[in-house]
Amino acid sequence: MRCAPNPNGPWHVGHARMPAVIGTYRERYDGWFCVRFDDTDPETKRPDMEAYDAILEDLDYLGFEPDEIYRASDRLETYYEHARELIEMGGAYTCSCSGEEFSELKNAGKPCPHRDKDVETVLEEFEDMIDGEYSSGEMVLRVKTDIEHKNPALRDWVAFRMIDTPHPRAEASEYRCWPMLDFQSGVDDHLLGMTHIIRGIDLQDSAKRQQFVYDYFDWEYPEVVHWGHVQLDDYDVKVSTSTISALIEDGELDGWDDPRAPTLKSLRRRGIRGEAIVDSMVELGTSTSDVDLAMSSIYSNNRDLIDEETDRRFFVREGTEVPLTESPPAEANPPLHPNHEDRGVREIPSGDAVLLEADDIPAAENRVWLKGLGCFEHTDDSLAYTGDDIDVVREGDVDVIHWVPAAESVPVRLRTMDGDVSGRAEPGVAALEADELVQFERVGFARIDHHESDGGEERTVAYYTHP
RNA sequence: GCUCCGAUAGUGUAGUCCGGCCAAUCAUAUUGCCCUCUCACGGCAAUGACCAGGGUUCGAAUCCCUGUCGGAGCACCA
Repeated sequence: MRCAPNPNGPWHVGHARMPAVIGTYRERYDGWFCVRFDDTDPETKRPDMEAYDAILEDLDYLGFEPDEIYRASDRLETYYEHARELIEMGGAYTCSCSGEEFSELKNAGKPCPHRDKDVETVLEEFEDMIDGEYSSGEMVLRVKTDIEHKNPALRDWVAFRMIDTPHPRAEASEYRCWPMLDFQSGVDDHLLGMTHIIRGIDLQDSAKRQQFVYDYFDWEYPEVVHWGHVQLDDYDVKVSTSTISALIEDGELDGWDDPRAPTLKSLRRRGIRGEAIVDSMVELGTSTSDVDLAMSSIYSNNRDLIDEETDRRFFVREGTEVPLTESPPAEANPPLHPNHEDRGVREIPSGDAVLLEADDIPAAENRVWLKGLGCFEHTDDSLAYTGDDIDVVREGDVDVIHWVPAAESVPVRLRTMDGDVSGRAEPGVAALEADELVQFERVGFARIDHHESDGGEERTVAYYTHP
């Protein structure tokens, strides 16, 4: 099987579907899969030189290593060879009709005057195409199919055309005569031994087009499955490389890993495992209709992977300072993980005042349990310690909330899909290493991205993963 | 205009080929309860779907027709 990306940018989430499915099938059926960059249009689908590696990185993030990597732009001579053979069999002809002219004839089911040229002339003109004797638009090589075929999409399609713009890869920059996807991909799929092809519904007619070439060569066409497009809920940004690219260009997004971008780099930075994405993609199946992938499905799969190993911490968003009175304990020691007491406890000093989230501040005279610290009653704009008897919580009339000390907490900027959130976290967070995952209790999971200096004070930047 | 394809709960999916075991599977979501010093994890329960109309048949989610809705191609893009 193959994954045949157009290297025009890093991958968005939808791109994960192909490697997820074929990578899973490879493991399940002891198969083989390659990545083949179908980079045969140096102009309108001009390859982005950085995208080749970016895509391979994304693939690695998902947890797959291709058995082989090809670039179509390295294989032009192979395509030329096959074109020559096809011409000799009378299966293709050079054509100098303009696009409009040919389109009219085609729609009327009429052949163009070039269709009956003799093989020698076609061969000569094709060599001239290869030698760059024509410029863009002057000459194409068409596959002779059935000019009266009831589906106009299949009639004498273009196999090679001239492109004046040099290919960005130095190795391919001298070529001017480029194959179209249906020819290139059709030939490669056979040559590289594909047994199964999965592709989008936009390529529904490809197999039918390529079948004509396969018939000329007497090849057997691989099994083919078409699937629809994937859209994601929870995102304002369309899942489209060009859309995302434009938003980055305009400064609407900070980059391919902006948490608001539906890209693999973004999910990775948020601390979502590639495996969770793969699991969700495989669950989507391969139906031909368009599907909506619920982000909650990815989140659920990710929680399965990270919950047990992720330590807990406190983080208070936009905290309100409340003084503590009546001598509460000086330090709280909640466990790093409730299901794994052996990992130890955190050391959180309480100090004279704590920060709480506005919604958590109890009404006057009401009690609240500061997790790890004890029970407090809201009196006179402060929280008065009333004891450490956990039974008040068990009885159900006191809520347990998270908190941080006003003095010894550390500033955190949490980057989320809905923008940045400022707050403060318990002291231990400053010592966490980049890339570590935490669960901010009652807030959600987050990935520590880096620590930065903000006017003399150290600040931690984290990316929100999911609830 | 021509040519393809599709339609099962909020989302995804099983079942459709070879009609009965489907008053429809599983996951996720939502809600409630239990567990819990988290609104995490875990356990239990509830909610919720065969696009519409005809036809064939003893019997249709499954076969046929029509319609509706949605998607795709008809590029010298991939």
